[in-house]
Amino acid sequence: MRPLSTPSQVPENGTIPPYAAGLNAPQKQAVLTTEGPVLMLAGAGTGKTAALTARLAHLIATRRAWPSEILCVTFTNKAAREMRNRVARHIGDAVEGMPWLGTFHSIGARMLRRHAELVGLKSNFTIIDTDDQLRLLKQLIVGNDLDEKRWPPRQLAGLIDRWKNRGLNPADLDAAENEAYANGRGQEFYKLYQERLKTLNACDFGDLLLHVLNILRQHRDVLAQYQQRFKYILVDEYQDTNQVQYLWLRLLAQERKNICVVGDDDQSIYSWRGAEVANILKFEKDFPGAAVVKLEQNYRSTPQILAAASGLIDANSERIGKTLWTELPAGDKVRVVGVWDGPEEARRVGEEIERLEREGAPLDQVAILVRAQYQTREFEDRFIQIGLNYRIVGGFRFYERAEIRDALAYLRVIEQPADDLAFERIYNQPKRGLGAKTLDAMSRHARTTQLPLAAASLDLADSDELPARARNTLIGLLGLFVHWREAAEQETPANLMRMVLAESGYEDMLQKDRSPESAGRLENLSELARAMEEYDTLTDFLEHVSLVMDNDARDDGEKVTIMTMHAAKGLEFDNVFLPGWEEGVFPSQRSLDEGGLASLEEERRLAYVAITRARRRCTILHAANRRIYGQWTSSIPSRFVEELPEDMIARETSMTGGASLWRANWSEHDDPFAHVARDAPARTQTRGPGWQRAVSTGYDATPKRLAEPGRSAASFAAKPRSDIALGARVFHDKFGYGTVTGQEGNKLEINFEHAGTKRVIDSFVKLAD
DNA sequence: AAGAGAACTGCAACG
DNA sequence: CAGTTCTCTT
Repeated sequence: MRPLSTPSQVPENGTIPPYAAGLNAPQKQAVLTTEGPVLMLAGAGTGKTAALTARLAHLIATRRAWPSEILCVTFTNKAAREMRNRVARHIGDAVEGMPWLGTFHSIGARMLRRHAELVGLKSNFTIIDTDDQLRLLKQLIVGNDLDEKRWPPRQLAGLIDRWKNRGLNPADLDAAENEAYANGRGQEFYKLYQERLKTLNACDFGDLLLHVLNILRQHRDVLAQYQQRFKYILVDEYQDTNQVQYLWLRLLAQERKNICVVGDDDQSIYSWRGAEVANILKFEKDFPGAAVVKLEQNYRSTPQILAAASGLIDANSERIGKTLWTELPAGDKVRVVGVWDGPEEARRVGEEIERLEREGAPLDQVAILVRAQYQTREFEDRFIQIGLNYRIVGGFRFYERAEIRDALAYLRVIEQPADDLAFERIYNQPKRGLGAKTLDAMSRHARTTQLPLAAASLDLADSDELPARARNTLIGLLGLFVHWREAAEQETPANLMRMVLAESGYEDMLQKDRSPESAGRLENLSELARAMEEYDTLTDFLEHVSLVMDNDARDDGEKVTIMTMHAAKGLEFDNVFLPGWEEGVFPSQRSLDEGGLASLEEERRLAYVAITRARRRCTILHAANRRIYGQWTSSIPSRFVEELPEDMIARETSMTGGASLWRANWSEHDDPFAHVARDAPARTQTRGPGWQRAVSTGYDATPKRLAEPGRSAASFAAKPRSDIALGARVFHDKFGYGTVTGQEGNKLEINFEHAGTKRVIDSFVKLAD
């Protein structure tokens, strides 16, 4: 590891450019070492964003590169947004010219739109989300006679995700990978999925990176073009990069080697998402001669908080090793509070927050960071009771709400009639009386004609194959789409959206719905329309929504923040509460059961991240009893509590707090042990996922599908339709025997013996002889 | 086709 | 416990 600088790179004269003012020595180093690879190890709260943005400003201000010649990647939109704002503060509007500052995915999408045809897509491809992905996989699984119980779509989605994260295409899978799904059909299904996406002119999030990697690998000219363009590359949170991102960056940086990565191995908490700490650990091998800058001065937390966090992370073995220090004055010790049970924990935190409030602490400087989403519940209940303003971050993102996704599906179909997934989502939403049967007929016809679902439906509705009611409904719906598509030419996207919501009956449906959520849904939809005002074209908006739109906007007043530790990374608060530090909760049971030391160490890094969010005060809590998934469990304090340096913490417990506490418990809640006694025996008998799964797969082995009467339309389609001429006698499954009296494209007019004259689709009949 | 009740199943979450 | 999916019914 080459320590720091070559002297020539430090400014010779005394003039300090404004963007470098206030930076410490290592930060300046990170800013001024522009040429060659740079590894910036930035501990929590050490001002890495300041250094990064100053570096960007420096590159631009000194004319080393135009804004458009710098590639700057982050993981989240939030980080990208912040970076953009802060660079703008340094260099003003020039930042507008930074098209390549963004998340891995948005930059991937940008590149892919330019070169889509190289991977068999059109540049207006759709980006599907997890929901669509699962539905698509389910179709493939069911359509290929696999039991979706035994081989859940989720599992396949997980595998495909992991493969893509590792840069593996279907052809790259080895036997073991292939074996991982449906007894050696992993590769087959991965391939089917990719083919299906291609015909839908769509890709998933993983493809945004994998496709681009494939393009860079296979087309030297394209690679060269980007290597040429990107004079400097900056990567934030490098410890979170996965294999694809790593390979992608390595290719792009190969030529000029002006790559600066920033990260902290101690804050690597996303290995389950495919992130590889190894990437940051091996940076110096990948880029020999890399300058290594360590940012170790912390500007955020008190010495006590810092020491507690450092002491804890010391227990980890695989570290590069940094020693954080601070010049901030001493503060309170980290408090560790033991309580009786979950409700008391929430009560305790609530009281503490009310006290802070009385002392004048702003509520938006208070956060409760939990290990898992389910823990938020207890606090929510309590805070509602005592009337404390709170907000829960995470969980559902705005565009993941059903009503938003429905609305977007309408727009997607308008924008791209071939978007089958979108059409399938809304053809009967609001309820129009089109059900599984109609869908079945539509998709069969789509398959035989190779048409998109919506087009096939139109074709189908032009015949008598469907019952009159379904047929008319379908014609009406498709007519609406034609009308909207015309309207889209003139109307703004926002107006179009309002039009669609009104005319589709979607709004009516919600207005008639008397359930408590429906008002909120309508609210969300008008919010959506409002958000669309900023966009000139539907295309722009849809891209934005799938890649950029996130939740964390709304700053409506002072509120306590409740969120997961993962979501808190990169944030800071004066007062932080960390509840649930018990074995099995944190570290989580799963990390203890599987994953061994590596996953325990990741939990410890998470603890480190959590503690270092606190600026002034940090309170850790653990309860002796907790209800998890409706079951009371007694628990022991987390091992992480024991690992905190004793002289940095102050312990409190309410457990021996005398009769008053017990009374409080009894008066407000049932005896927790009563549940244990009541629940335990029943559970041990009924529960047993493994056993149940074994049973269910046992008798499901005989597929019901084979017994189904109707043969698939595909078997008819194989026959050439040139065999049918006027006067031919044919048989139709529904209408029986008849004589062909007219032919127009794939439609036949047939005079049936019992059903009269009907228009039917030729693939639905066979010749009678 | 749609609504009601039964059965199942849970980590974290970026885009 | 709770949210979701599945199955059964009308």
